[in-house]
Amino acid sequence: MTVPEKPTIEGLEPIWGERWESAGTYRFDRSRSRREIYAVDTPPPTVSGYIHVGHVMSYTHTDVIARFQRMAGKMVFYPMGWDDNGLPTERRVQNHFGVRCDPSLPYDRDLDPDALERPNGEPVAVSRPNFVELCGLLTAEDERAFEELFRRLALSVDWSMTYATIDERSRRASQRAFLRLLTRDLTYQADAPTMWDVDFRTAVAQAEIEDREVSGTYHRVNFELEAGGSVEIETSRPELIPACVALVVNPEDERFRELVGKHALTPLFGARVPIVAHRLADPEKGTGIAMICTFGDMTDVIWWRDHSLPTRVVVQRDGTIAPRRWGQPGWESKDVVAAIAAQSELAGLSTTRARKRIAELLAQSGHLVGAPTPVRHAVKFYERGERPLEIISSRQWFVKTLEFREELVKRGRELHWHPEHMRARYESWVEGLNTDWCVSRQRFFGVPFPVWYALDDRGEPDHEHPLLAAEERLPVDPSSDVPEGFTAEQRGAPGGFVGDPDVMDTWATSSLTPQIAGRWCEDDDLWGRVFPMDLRPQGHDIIRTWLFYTVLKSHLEHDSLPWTNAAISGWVLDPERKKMSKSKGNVVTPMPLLERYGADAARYWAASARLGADTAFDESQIKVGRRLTIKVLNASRFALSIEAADGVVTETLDRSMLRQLAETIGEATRAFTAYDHARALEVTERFFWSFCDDYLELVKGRAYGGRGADAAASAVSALRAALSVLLRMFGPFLPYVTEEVWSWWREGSVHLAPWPTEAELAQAAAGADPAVLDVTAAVLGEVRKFKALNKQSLRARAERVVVRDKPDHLAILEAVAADLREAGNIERLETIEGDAFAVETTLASA
RNA sequence: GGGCGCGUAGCUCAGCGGGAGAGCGCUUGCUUCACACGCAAGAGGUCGUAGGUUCAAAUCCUGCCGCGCCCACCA
Repeated sequence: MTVPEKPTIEGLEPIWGERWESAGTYRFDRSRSRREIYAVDTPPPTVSGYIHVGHVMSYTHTDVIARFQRMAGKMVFYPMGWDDNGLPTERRVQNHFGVRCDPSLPYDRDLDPDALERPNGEPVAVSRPNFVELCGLLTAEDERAFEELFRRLALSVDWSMTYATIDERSRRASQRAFLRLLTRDLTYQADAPTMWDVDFRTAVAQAEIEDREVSGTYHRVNFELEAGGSVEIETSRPELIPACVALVVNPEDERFRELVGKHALTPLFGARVPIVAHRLADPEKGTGIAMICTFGDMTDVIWWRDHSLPTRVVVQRDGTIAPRRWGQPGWESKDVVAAIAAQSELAGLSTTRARKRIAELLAQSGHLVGAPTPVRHAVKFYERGERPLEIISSRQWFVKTLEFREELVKRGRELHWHPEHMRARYESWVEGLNTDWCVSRQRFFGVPFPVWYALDDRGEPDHEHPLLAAEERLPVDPSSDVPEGFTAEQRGAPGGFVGDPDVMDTWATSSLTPQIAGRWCEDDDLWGRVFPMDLRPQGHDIIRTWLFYTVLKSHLEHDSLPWTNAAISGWVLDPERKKMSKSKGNVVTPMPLLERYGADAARYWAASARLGADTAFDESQIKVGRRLTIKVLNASRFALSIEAADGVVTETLDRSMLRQLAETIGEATRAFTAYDHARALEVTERFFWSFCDDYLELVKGRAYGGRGADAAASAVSALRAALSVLLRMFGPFLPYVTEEVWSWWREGSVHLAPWPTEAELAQAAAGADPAVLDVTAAVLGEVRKFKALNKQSLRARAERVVVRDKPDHLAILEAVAADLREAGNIERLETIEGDAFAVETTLASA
């Protein structure tokens, strides 16, 4: 045993970080059976995003659970992944290298990003595979920053199993999953109205949409009826009047009943539109009669579909108003000249500018009723977008989702949620789904669809019969690879082929993290041992995306849940309880905190937060963690530095302490088993402080030999038994300091030691009374209080202490009198029977 | 509009049917031989609010107020 003179927590982290790595402490041993394995579906962090304290919290939660399971006897499968897909990376690469992606270009094997010619500073067009390579260069740096943090935090992951969502295996898994869904008709292609971001110029899915409150303007507009007379509608989007294809009223609405089936004329454009009835029309809103445009919102799409209305699109993919097409088929007007004139006024304008312009035109023509009124209303945005979403018809890939809603709700009920109430979010999301999952994106950095389309004689693609890549060829990039039976020269030529230009939604890949990490279809042996996994840890903000899509994919592909437990961490809010965000400038970065207080201290703070609970960031809690860490070090030094032979635990006080400890083990184990790590920490910590403040003080003198060798041996044995247990109980929370202390006197890693059980203390603690320690500590406390109130040192000698208490308590004091007198420096200890507990202390005169 | 969660000491949070708690902060002491990155003591709360159930309610039920979030609507 080698116990340092002045133990310190400084410098422990690099030492143990390296030893764990070289010893393979957290290596996954795949020879273990499924029942012995605990598999974690680790969240791959978005590496191009910023690192904040929230990462420390949620990843610590996962690690604490993993470490408990490992000590409890499970072989933990705990890989790390990096999510490098997505728009943020794409944007950074464009700016950093001065390039733009052109999927029609062939791959350039010799592209040197540093030697690109950029005449006039224009971005250089590169092929998709080249663009993806450049993304890889940048994300590699980001990954290093995260890995540095996670290693410092002592996440007990097996770093040899790390994956990235853009790496070859992930692309292969994504494409394989897609092809398998396609052959089972669970994914399909459709030319349909979809939510569309006009800045990113891509379709987006329902899950990526958020509402934002913005300013708008209501315009009351007059529509002339074909049969004479007119009706008024109210709209916040008058620029869509040229896209109006019908008016709609509620079938129950008496006011408009006789209008149904008649026709109206759109103002300025003179298009003849029917008045239809639909239950979704709300008599309470606006004037009770609304215009149906192609397309203003998702309700328009429903009306349009249910009434088989024509399509008249005026908003283009870049968000501007389309040029005039009046007079052409589908664009009939009572007054084509006027319609063309009006359209010319709007063509090319953004929707916001077109809105202002058409309001002027409506006012001039007398169709605007009253003045436009400003309102605040919620509008749908792409979560990363800056302008409201439009609904645009385009060809997209969809995964069937709507028809599985009930089954997916059932899956959600099979899953063990921690905390339980997070299931409600999942259910309300699933029940509110209104479209299938749009998985195609008109972007570049991502996993391409492994399909091509044959071109007919006129060079038109045949979307009905895509040419699929064979699974053995995956991953493929259809912009560079050639479908079977064709040659590279036939790309784009009539009778030849084209590749699908789109990439998949990043969630299409992320939803396969169990399959990627478990090497689905690539390593059947591993897959059989880890799937379905045991744990999905994640934040509540991505229940509707990551969690939902993973459940969906697993349900469709494997007819099972992907995991049995979901542990949902809360958010770390700023001290004002606001969400941390880069734009608010209130983001707390974790590395400086780790450097100041140590990783164990930061982990202590993180683990103190319960699952699902949002926590306001409070640096003082990390300081508490640092105190605890140092305390563990010093208390351990004390327990181990006493030169006394081990012996048998015989003393009442020692046995009482061990009995309390045994109960603490039970509580902590139950808490951990119920995924309540915060409680496990709390009970362990509570015991530990009382162990230090009361028990250590009480046995100090005896341990030093004040009452002979046997009494000392009892104390020393009890101290060491308790220390062994406490180090293991703190192990999941404070991996560095516990490992350090463990190394002073034990072989191997504390993190591979068995989780303590009540049974291992059974012999020493059998029949012991847990109350002994409390009764004794209460008396000691009273004596200390008396000294403190008299401004004396706690070591000050007490001439006489009289305890009044119930007979059973006095019997306890009798048994521990020697320890108590030593700890309190008490000359004479006397007892009197009485109902009310009281202690009378007489100090020695100075 | 529907749903979920939360409102307990100045702060961060436990407790969830029978004593109102912890840590931080504050005040006052103590150089005690593991630790001054320490130890001890003290002050501090009508447990959001109004009812109800109960012998007993911070804890269960109902209404209301406030905060946060999720979903839906958004003419």
